[in-house]
Amino acid sequence: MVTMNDVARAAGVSMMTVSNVLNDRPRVGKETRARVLDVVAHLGYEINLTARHLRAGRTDTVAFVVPGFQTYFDEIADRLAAAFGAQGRHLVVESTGARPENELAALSSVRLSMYDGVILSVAGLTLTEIEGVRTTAPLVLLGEVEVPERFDHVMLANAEGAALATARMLATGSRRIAIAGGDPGGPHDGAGMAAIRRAGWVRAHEGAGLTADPALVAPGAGVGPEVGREAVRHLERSGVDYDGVFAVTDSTAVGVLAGLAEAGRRVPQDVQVVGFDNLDLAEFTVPGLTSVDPGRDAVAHHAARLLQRRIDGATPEPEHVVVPVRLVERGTTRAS
Amino acid sequence: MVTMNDVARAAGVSMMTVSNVLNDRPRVGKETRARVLDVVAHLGYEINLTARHLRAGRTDTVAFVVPGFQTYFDEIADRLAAAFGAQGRHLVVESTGARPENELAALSSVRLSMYDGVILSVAGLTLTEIEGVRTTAPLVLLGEVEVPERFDHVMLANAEGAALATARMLATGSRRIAIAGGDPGGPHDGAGMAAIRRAGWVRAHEGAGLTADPALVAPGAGVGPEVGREAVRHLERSGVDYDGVFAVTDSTAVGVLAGLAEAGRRVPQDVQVVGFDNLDLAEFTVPGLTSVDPGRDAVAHHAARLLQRRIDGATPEPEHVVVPVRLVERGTTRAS
DNA sequence: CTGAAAGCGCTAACAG
DNA sequence: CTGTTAGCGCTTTCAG
Repeated sequence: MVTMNDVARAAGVSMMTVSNVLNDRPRVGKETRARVLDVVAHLGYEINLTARHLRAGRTDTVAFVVPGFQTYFDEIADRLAAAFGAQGRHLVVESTGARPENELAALSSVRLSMYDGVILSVAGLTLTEIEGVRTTAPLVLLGEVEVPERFDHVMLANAEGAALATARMLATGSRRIAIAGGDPGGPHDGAGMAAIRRAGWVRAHEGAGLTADPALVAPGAGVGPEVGREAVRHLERSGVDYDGVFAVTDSTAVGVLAGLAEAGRRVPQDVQVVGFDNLDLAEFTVPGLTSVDPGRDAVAHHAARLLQRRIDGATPEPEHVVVPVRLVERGTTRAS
Repeated sequence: MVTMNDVARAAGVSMMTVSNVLNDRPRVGKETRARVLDVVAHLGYEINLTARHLRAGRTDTVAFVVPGFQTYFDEIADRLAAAFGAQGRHLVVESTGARPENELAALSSVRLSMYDGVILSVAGLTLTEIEGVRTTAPLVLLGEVEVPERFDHVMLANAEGAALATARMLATGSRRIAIAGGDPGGPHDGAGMAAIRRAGWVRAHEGAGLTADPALVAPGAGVGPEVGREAVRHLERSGVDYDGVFAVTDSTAVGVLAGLAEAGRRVPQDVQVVGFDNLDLAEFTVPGLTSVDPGRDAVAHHAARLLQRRIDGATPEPEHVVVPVRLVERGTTRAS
């Protein structure tokens, strides 16, 4: 490995001069600079970032830790990358594989010191587990679960969104609205998030003077398409009457649509469907998926802003941002 | 910030002992160990990875650099994370935003020194641009473009897959098979990959004694769903006759299905459709998407293996792996 | 079983 | 405009 020292020696200058050249600092003579660059190219020198990081005390890199690399997070990640890129910082994405122990590891430990800051998307941790975390590193939590007061936190208006979705279907004639995805079968399969969204589903019924029927909560842990399809299959098998489905995520909704097609139910004539996330994909399902838009731009914006102020060294009051949602209407709901 | 020195002082031992305790090295007394751990907990000490990295000369972290965080790459990333995790290494994912200059930056420069190795998914770079790269860091290239001999490279059997897809539709009666996605309108929008797949489309026609009609190459750069939908809209507007569509990626295919629904074409009765990638999503479109499966497990396996041997310090002959593909038949093609 | 010294590669601060 | 000094926080020698 060729070091800065090697370059300095070969160019007949001091290391400092090499450093100054490489960092585009002004006070270096033209010829010296040229000679140094020449030697750099010749020797194939590449700066050792690790050393620079140690010296500088920062890495100019922030991490976005997600439960998995799948959809929804990718659309947040792109926005975060843009936000941090604009500040001259790099974004890296790490996955916990949805394993709570990895989420904890991302929090409590060591790896924080590799980054100037971390945005952790909490999926599997409980409040108590997070309580135990003692870290002073810049950290912002993302996600639809309760977190301790002392952390910065960005979450969605989950219950409101779910209520919005449900109310929309009630308004256009559905009376038996099932809910698919995130059943608390497994502890870390979006169960926390789904519970809040289920509360919104209940609330919307109440708001309309109706009662949500527990028989319409389809079983199945997780929030992927397979859960949505299984939910519909379950409804069909059980013979229960239903004329609407609220899917706790768009990903689930895609499976719901597949299941309904399989069962020969027409959407939206026989069954209306609403998802949550408004993924790019929602525009391309057949029919287009009506979905709750979580304001990803706002989520990314707030996460980046909150992390930034911690990195800047401030120790402000923790902020808990709830990003408002809105309903985007497409073809899986009937005209109102 | 509390350092190892602080811990040592507070525990009345040397730094070395603290280090030994923290690294679970054997030759430390039971009581000493307990005392040290106690102080560590008390002071909230966390090891500084940057310093360890500098000292150790490695970071136990590898990077997967992708054009964007979207689908397909996420499904590779999950597999890579598993493969490297099993070796006690971390995987981080970085996005270039599909900008060639960022791909180059990922290659040539600095950032390589942050990682023990890099897997770069090449999307926008030309052969000449890659030729210019001089790096000795462990590096594996992924992607459907030509790369210099001297790099390890994993790619798919693109032309074969495209031919397979096309031949399948020809075998079940399609005679006018359009191709959607990756038109060389923009230089860095999957154009290289699409060109190879288009060659497979041509070859399949020849194999059947037919000629691919250039009028059936739908315009539109990129490989996302919007391109697929626009492709169908273009075909419809142009009034050209078609009874099959090969979409260069599944993502494109999703848009094609949306476009066909919009145009009132029945799939697969009026128009057959085949995609490429066999995304998890392919099972959940309506109807289910017939798709070329690129053997993602194999891709991830080879990429990890090739990188591993470079990290291990070997300088073996560069390997160029072509991963075989197979066709997964679902509802967008007719029974054969 | 524990400690002291040396240095990984770089840069901030200060001289010259 | 260029060089010297010192040290970021840790771990690998090698002594005790």
